[in-house]
Amino acid sequence: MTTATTTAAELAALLRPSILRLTRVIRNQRVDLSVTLTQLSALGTLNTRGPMGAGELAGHERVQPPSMTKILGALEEHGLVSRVANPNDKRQAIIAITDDGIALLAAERESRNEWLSQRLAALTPEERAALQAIVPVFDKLAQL
Amino acid sequence: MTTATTTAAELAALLRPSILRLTRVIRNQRVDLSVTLTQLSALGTLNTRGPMGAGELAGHERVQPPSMTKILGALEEHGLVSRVANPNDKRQAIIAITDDGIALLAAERESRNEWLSQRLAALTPEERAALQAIVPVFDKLAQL
DNA sequence: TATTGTTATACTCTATAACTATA
DNA sequence: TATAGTTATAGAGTATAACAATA
Repeated sequence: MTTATTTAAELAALLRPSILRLTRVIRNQRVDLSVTLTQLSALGTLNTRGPMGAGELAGHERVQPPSMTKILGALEEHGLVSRVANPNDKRQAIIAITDDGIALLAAERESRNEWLSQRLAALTPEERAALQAIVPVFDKLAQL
Repeated sequence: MTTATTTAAELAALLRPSILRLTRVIRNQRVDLSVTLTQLSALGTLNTRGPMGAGELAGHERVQPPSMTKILGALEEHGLVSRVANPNDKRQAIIAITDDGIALLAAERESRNEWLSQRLAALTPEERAALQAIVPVFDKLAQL
């Protein structure tokens, strides 16, 4: 048991580089070059949480609104999302994933996730369980 | 127990956006604007693993050699690392952390990690234990 | 006036390709 | 020729500041 001896500061110092390096490796696994990891993440959120405004989506993805403008522009260009004018508020358009977007997400699970899935499959059941358990903790940490 | 029902592909699809969002949040917590998160990570590796060549450090950090050139240029400019010519191989310089670099890392643990440390301190002991357990799993995953 | 989103701009991060110097 | 590293270039990722349109 080394748990008790690790302070929050020490854990932070360990965790940050570790996450940084893994993110680099994941980002480089680009099978389909048409959609970037950042765009894919936003698309996935639209799929999971349903249609919403650009600002709300930016909040979920933890990016600033101008960044989301750029992400959505790329997704719309590829026909993966559509904007429907909100009749109640003309400033806002409601953004929804399209059928093509849904199809792309499904294809991603088979092709683009392949690398990570293979790595995950090579882990022990305990390690996979640890990864699964970490997702809600990360989401809690990312809550500003 | 939902562990058994989650496939590797589903776990991958959950994990990637989660890591991505947390990285965004961490990256934005820049108290000391002189050194970036990327540079700090490389500096920490030099501190932990000792002096080494640029290529080897790039391998540890999972970046390509040209990226490391840039990172090291910034660190050297701030006097945080020094290069000593390798007498056995004039192509290579051995890079080591300086006293200033060590001091900066120490200061970081108190100031720049503060945000993350506070978040970590707000977690339950179980959640912190989960984070600590995840570091080696991430490192294993990042092994190409 | 406050809010939603965009445009303009700039900096960080990172890669690939081409190159230099040494082995 | 092979290796270690750098330079040149470019694209992805993201932010802040300023703006436009609407509420």
